[in-house]
Amino acid sequence: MAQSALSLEFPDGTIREFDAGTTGKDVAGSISKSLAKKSVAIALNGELMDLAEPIASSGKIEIITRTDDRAVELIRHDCAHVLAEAVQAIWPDTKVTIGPVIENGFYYDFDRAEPFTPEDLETIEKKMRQIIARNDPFTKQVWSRDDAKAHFEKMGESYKVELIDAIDADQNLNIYHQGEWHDLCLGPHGPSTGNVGSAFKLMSVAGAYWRGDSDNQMLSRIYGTAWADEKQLKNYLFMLEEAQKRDHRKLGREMDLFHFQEEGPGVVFWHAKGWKVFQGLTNYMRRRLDEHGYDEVNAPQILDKALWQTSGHWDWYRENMFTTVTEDDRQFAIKPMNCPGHVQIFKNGLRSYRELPIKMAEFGNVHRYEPSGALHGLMRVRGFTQDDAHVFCTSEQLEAECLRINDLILTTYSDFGFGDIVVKLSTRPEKRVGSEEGWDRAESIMQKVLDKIEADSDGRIRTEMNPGEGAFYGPKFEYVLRDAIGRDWQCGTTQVDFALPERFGAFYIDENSNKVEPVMVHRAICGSMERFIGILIEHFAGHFPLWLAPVQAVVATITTEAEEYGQKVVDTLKAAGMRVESDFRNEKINYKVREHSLAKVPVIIAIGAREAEEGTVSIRRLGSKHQTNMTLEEAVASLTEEAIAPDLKRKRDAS
RNA sequence: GCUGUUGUAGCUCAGGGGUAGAGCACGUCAUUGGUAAUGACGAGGUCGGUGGUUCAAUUCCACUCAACAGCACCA
Repeated sequence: MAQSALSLEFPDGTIREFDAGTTGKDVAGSISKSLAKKSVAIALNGELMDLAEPIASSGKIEIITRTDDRAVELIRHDCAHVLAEAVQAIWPDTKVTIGPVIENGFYYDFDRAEPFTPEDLETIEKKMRQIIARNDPFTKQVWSRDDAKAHFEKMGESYKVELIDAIDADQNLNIYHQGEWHDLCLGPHGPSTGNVGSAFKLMSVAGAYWRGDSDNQMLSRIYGTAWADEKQLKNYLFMLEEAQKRDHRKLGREMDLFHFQEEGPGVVFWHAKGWKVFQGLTNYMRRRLDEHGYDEVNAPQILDKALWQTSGHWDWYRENMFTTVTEDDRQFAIKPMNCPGHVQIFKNGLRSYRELPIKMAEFGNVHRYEPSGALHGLMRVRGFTQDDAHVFCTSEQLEAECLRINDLILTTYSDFGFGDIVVKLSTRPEKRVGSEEGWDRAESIMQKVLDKIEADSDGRIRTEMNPGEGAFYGPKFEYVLRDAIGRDWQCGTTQVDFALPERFGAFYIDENSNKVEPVMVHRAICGSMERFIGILIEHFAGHFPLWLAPVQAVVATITTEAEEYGQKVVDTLKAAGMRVESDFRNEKINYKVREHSLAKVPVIIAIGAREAEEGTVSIRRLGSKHQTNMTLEEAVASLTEEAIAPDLKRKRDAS
């Protein structure tokens, strides 16, 4: 151990010397008494450390107070320990496992014969508040691995023993104490249980597998949220309420877009209005595909088992496939993916290198037998439509094609108002087909493309690696977008496939008359049209932009006298290409406005005697309490302009 | 698939061993009313499904299906 003095650099640039063995608390105290009181931890070279820990090396130091963004991590971690103590105080035979910090809070997994009930949460919270009020300091002891193991064995904490077993033999372990209670823990922690404060709440109980493995025992997990102050907690709870309000399943019902029912778990009944949105989205995508040189095809839903054996799906994906046996004992599978079908189209006839790249697109209706617990509204279904395409190209063309696809994906997302994108590269999984050389080649090209995507984005696109998460036939890019309330959704994907063309014996004739295997790139932009619409519903909270809205305007009469003119308004708007409905019912205008506002119709056009006489319309926009009056001609002009899809607008403005 | 919870009218929900109730929505009539609910009357379910216990079950029990939350899986 170095006995020399510590040299610590403060955020303002000043450097000061301290004796060896100085703790964070000492450093804070050397600045001011009040800082020593307010501090909860320090960060040494950016890494959080306990206040009471002797500072081991020189470096950049920051004193972390409760208001620091990083302090909330400690609060959550402290809170998880307080939760664990509370649970063991109430139910002493409960075993503890782990309790990490997560986004917005923390959880702790327990092994207990009886599951926790929502009422239990209240009891636990009460106990937690007592522990916090006790304000015991968190003190760290370093134990040898053997001592720790023996200790937890004696206590019967078998999960802790298992955790210790997984730690390197020569490593010492931290034991954090709070009063009588203690836990094996990496740390760091705040100064005392009082540091948790009062801005926390236990949220829910759920089952979770020990160590995240479905072969392991199911534990009882308690989720909690914790914040630096009450205001932050309140904001967070408010956000959750907001998210609930825009739940696409709720809006789908209220807006009459789609429904599900018991007989069809995971398959969508699209209602007329929902289908309009679906078609609006499909039409948009068709135009974009056309722009980018794709040809749309359509391959069969049901194909012989033999084909799926060749593709490898029968071996790797069978548990997810719907299969059927006919009277004559032939076994078929409903397609879970479109690629084998597209390879058949590629193979039909002899292909020349002159034709490449061939870009084959399909709005492919696929079915996958997803685990029942995975189903979630439109976000996870068993029958869905992929905006799928396969690019058959030479390996020389691969990089350029990936970049071209990237361009199409990013412009599509921005047309829907998604700007915050992460591109992840997933590499070879354990369960895979194809040679190691093939994987090496594919991954190195993908890595190069990924770097280029990031470099060309002016820092707008973030990139990440996802080791072992690739498809069984090749590495892939995953495009993750962030919606209006900050949730992430994986939508687009670009997957390089060196395996499938080989399996099906697909080839083209190169310039030397040789047979050459093409590279196949699978790609999707929306991923699933169903899911993408679900995301759009939540992103827009049901307030679709005019070009996507299933009903763009409702013409509502105030009195029956205005009906004739109202019909003229409807006809005029329809003739101009608008999706308009009329509401000439014998109801008050207030009633009509309320009803169509709840149905999230973007434009309500009220027609009374005055408008009929003047040839005007009174327009009320969704979300606004005001009306604007204008002539019918003006209304048609401004609404049709607004209703132009972004890609068409772009094309028009470019010419 | 796993753990837990739920399943009563189109929707939101109350009730409870002796064959069900509210509000909204729906229908009829009256009302012609300027921007988020006009009034009156009426119709509507057999309490997710199957089996069991019981004189009797929608209510208790078992199984099953579906949904919800989380986990695992994933577009």
